[in-house]
Amino acid sequence: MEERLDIHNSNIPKICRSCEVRHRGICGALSATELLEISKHTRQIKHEAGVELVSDGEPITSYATIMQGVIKLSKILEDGRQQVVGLQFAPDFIGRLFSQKNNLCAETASDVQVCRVPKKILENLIADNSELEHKLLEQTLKELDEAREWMVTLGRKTALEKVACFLYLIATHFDPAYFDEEKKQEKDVVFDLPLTRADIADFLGLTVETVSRQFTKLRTEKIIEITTRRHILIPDLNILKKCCG
Amino acid sequence: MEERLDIHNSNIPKICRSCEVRHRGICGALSATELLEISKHTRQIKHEAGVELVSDGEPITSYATIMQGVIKLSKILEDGRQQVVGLQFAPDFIGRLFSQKNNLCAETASDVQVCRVPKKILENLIADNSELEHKLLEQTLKELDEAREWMVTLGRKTALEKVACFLYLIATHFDPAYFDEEKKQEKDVVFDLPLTRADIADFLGLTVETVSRQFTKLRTEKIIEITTRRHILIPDLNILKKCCG
DNA sequence: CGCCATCTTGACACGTATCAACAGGCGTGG
DNA sequence: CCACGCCTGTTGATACGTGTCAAGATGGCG
Repeated sequence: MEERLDIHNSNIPKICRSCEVRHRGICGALSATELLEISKHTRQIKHEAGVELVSDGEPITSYATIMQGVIKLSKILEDGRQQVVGLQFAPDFIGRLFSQKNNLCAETASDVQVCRVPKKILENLIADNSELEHKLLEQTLKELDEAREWMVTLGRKTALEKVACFLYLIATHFDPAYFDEEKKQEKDVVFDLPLTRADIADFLGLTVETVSRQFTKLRTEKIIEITTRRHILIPDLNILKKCCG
Repeated sequence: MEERLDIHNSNIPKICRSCEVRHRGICGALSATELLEISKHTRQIKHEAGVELVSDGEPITSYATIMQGVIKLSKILEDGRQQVVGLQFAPDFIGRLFSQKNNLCAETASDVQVCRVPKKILENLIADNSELEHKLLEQTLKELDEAREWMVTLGRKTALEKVACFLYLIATHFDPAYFDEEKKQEKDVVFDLPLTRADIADFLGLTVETVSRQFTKLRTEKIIEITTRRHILIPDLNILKKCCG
């Protein structure tokens, strides 16, 4: 693989230069030339919370990278029961590769900014660039790990443990500070929940009422503080972690 | 990609010629030359049911392809709660790619035959052969789809629906006849369960007692017949499917 | 034949779902 | 500016499904 040429910023397309996740997402596998080529076809789009980006069963026309925000992936049974099967954060890749149609539904959970690329364009690029395919394999493996980890939570944990797991998940994924340094100690963790209670319930395989009760229980036990409904403060992440079972 | 040369069987390593899953598994991406090279390092091994092939937390030294049988992937919490997070059939690939250690436990559910290859050997081959990496990406995507499908079952289905889903899964994966033709009609489906009731319970996030009760319920409703404990007959797969929720 | 693991069945307990009422926040419109 | 309705979230009473504990039944195997 040749030199990435990132030092010469002039070689990087203007639209990509302002992208904060360019190196961490799949575009990190692209050379300046490839970036230039692909950037002719990409569109950066902002969506507000609650927008359905892809629908279950619909044909796939494009893929995307999350630049900012949280996207929830869910499946719905005919009778209306819903299960959230994944949460994706920047700089995750969105879309079922190499498939004609979606087998799940993707909805913005918060305000979101994505960078869309047409299906064929990306697939052609993958065929030519094995580093890109490798990066996509790595992300897919990571998602599989996460899905299996969550299966344990869904199948074997109590309602309280599920809610604690969820808060722990959000706390460690949402605050950028907790990515780099493993020293996630000392100071309070504060964040806004990107999901409604209903979404959380669908993620945990519970009802809203049960989720609400577990929030209350965690609050009365001083493990979390709830300022407004969505705003959460966690005094000690390790104590919360112990609740995860 | 050059001609595969499969017509000249003499070019295929002896050990691979008798392998029934060679074309369907990852080896289908290998040329005769590559097969010859890799076959110097592979070992075909038979294991009986109940053997732990890889342990959670242990270093990975090799990958494998399932030639025959069923392998269950599971995770265990400190307090002993267990969740089966996947079932793998021939010709699935076994092992967490590109990771130093396992994050789950793999155990033979039935008698199993696998073809092992040292970690480094396969990883070098992947680096040189993008078709191989593509095939592994496809399998990983398939596993991710299955994991997410199962999350719906774990999170949102009743005990009866879970057991019906499980039986449907086994029925459609175990009988080779139901792979090729989508016309899975007319005749009875018969098979031996590759898992104990305890394994099934761990797969479904239930207890053995509940699993047993749902089996009884399905039997009294004539949806399944249980000859011996493990031997199952399904008169009409579509009726069973309707029980899956 | 008898032991042992596996599976089934029953009685009861407990956790979560369900149904219902209510509180708080927020935008709309008078 | 306040009244109103709506949406989200909380809390309570009760119902129901699944877990737990215990006892038996079944089948494999020495």
